[in-house]
Amino acid sequence: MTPSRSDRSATLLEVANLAGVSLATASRALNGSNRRVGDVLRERILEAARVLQYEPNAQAQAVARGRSNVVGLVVQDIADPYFSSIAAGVMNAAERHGLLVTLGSTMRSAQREIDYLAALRRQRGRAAILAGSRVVDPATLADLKREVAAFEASGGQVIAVSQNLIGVDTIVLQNRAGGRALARELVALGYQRPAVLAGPRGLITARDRLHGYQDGFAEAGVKLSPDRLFHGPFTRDGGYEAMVTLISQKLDVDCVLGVNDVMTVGAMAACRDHGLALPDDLALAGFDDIETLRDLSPALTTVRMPLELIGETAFEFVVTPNPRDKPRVRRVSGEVIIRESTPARARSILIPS
Amino acid sequence: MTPSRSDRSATLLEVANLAGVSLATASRALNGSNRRVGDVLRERILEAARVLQYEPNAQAQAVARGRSNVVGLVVQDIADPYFSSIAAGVMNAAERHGLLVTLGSTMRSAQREIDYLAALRRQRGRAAILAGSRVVDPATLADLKREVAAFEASGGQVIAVSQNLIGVDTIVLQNRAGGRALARELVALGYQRPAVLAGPRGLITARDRLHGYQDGFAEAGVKLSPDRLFHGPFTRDGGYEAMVTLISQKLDVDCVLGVNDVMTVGAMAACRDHGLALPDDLALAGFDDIETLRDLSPALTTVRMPLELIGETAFEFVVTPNPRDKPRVRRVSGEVIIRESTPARARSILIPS
DNA sequence: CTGTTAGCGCCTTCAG
DNA sequence: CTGAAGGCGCTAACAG
Repeated sequence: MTPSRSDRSATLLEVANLAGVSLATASRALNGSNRRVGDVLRERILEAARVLQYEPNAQAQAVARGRSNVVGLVVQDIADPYFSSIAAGVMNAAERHGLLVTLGSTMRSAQREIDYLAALRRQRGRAAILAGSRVVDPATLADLKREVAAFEASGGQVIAVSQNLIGVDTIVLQNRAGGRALARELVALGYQRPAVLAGPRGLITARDRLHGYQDGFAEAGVKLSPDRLFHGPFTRDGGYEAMVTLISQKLDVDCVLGVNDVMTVGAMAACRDHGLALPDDLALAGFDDIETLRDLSPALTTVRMPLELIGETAFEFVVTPNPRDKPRVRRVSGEVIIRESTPARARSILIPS
Repeated sequence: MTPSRSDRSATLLEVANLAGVSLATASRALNGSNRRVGDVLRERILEAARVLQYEPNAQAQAVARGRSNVVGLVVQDIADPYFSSIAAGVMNAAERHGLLVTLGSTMRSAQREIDYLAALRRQRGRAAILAGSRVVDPATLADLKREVAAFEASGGQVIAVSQNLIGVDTIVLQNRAGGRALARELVALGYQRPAVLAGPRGLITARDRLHGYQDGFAEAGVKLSPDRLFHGPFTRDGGYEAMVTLISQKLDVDCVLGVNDVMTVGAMAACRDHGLALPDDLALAGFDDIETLRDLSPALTTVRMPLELIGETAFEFVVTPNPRDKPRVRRVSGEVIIRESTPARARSILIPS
């Protein structure tokens, strides 16, 4: 290789000089504008750019143009398949539109979400996609709203995935409706004594799904008393621990619903470790339909959320101008998938006294 | 909220004016330099910045300073838990060092990897981490090398995860050694008639693991003939299909080794669909020890690769200057984990004829 | 310690 | 269709 001038790439001016044209002409030829350039010159310029391996400096372009081409995606934990699936959808759409995505993984810290949004504001990012559930704590919600406002004031767009709480374009996941549908299906299959691994108290997604379960069971006339709710982290280990607690209480339970698949998998492990045969001794259901978990045995009954599609849809908001000035809302609902983990039970006929 | 001047954020000059100081002083006070600013003025400046919700324009800083703070991470598929775990490690380290990470998901297209590297060069990214296996095709490898050279010439650093093929700092995964160790363990457990779900022919990671299996079995005196290798995509469905083919050939097989966990999970599903009882009828082993798959039943024997650590280590190369001018290499090895999917077998005593 | 003044690389009127 | 010139927001000598 020819020893190129170290540590810096060719500049537009160098290209222009090599091609024997002015800076402006080179700019027009290389980095589109609505102006045209004569064929002869353009060829010369393109050739010069090729020779010098010229790539426009996107940062400088952004400074001159006043806006950048980066979109930020903020998730809670990129290693969690829920978020990595959403991320995959976002990446697909971004690729199609030629935009760059910068990733933030907050590890479930609301403060980090805010910090990351500020970092994105420094980058003058054109949009930020906030995936992952809001937290109920009003103080942090207010902080978030403040940073969101600043980000928007700086010319950026904010898109939320989950709940419509901060007044921005939102993909609303119909968690409660999905939970309700699942509960009703389980009752239809003959289950009468449910318990729930309810996740963290402060997490709205978890709360909504729980409320959905409660709705569904109530409507079907099945009791789900508060002592049958087991709170804990929204993770595999959280599910394991919650299940251990549940088992230790020796409640009369015929099915356990996790508020997500990952927790439910932890619960399955706990059941096995305690000698419970699945699904004979106990039925289990999750929420999300995580792809990596579809080959579990017994296969998990769950509520399928179209995660990749959700990511793509969120991104579409970035590239679709909002005609009205009101935030847009798109609702996405889940679909109950009955699998082996919740076989039909002989229904105990309860005779009213 | 006060209606801020629409669509743009405060500028350093505005902060300086509000504080009644010069541009340079404001710059020094807000965006560290080695120079100091008097306490009185600094307080005034900080206050002005707070009032205006000032965030420095990182793009402009990058242009002025000549280098940016973004690091690119290129993976094959962010939805694949293998890559999302590596990404999690990268994100952790990046967070600690205050750098931004932009993500590229190539969907296993070598061309997209090159395109993404070019995009990163436009951003004047300080480094690019190329996770995921190289492909054996020499033409695309040459293209990649060319873009890597251009990226480095532009002042960026390239780090590869997997194989040391393009002459850059590399985290080398000891896939072959891991495969060899797994094969030997299986023989020690009594397995004598292996088959392999070998993944794509062109993928070096898959090939190395396969070679490791072959080494290990050969050393232990167990034959693994070519008709016992089943190629196909590196995915869950690829594993399923390969397993179906294997079953249809009615070979005499006592254990099947996938070249990664995800494929092996597909194989487990295929076994169940064909009425094979696991692990009694057949033993199965994978590679990677994907966290989300640790609760499968039967639990999968595999080679644990420390994926998050790998991501963090790759990132450490970004922030650790290289003293010598030779590319650095750090080897990471896997650890065989024996679980239920490969129980010890009564060893058939073969009497040499 | 503070202010003045060139740039950084590029875009975009404004003249020709 | 082409070129000259000013400006984007910020940093970094260079003077006081």
